Amino acid sequence: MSTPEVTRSVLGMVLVSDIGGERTAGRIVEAEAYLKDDPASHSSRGITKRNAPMFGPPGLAYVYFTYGNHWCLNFVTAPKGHGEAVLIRALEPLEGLDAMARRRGRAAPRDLLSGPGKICQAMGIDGSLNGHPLALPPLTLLRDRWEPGEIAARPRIGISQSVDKPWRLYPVRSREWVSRR
DNA sequence: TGAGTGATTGACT
DNA sequence: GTCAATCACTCAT
Repeated sequence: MSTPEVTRSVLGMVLVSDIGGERTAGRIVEAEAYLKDDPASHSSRGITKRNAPMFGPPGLAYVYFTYGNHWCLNFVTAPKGHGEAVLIRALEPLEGLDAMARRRGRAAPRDLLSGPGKICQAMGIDGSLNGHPLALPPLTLLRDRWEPGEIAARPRIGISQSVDKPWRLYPVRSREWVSRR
């Protein structure tokens, strides 16, 4: 499965975090693909200490620190050595709303998980989970019967290279939970 | 060794 | 709409 296909397939999956004794969960409703030979991808200029998990194997979390303030969560998608991943941009909150609101310092459900930095803050995700296998606690991925329906493909957000590629995907029915509405 | 940029967010005008 | 927060990395001295 190609990375854009994986991006589509993670929409609707449930991300569960059990960090600091607090269980939080949300449904993935927005994701972006980052490929090898993609100038917008951290992997395009080779392996570094920060991006090493991005080069596989698939199923790992790639968690990086950006703008001096924020953590961002990715899922590694491609075989070892390729350097491809899916950036998780927004979730619909399902469980642990109170814990997420406390970590975020604001209560509005639509402001808990509607952005990559917000997800990590609300769910307690930081660099200690870089390279973590998503099959294991405290950060796991579940599939349930939810159907995404029609999926919108748009240019990715916050980049200056390859801005024409429509690799930001979200279910049309989940638009209220998506970042930068 | 140092300036510039960045897969962001929130406060402010 | 503007801008600061302030870290990892790239690229140019």
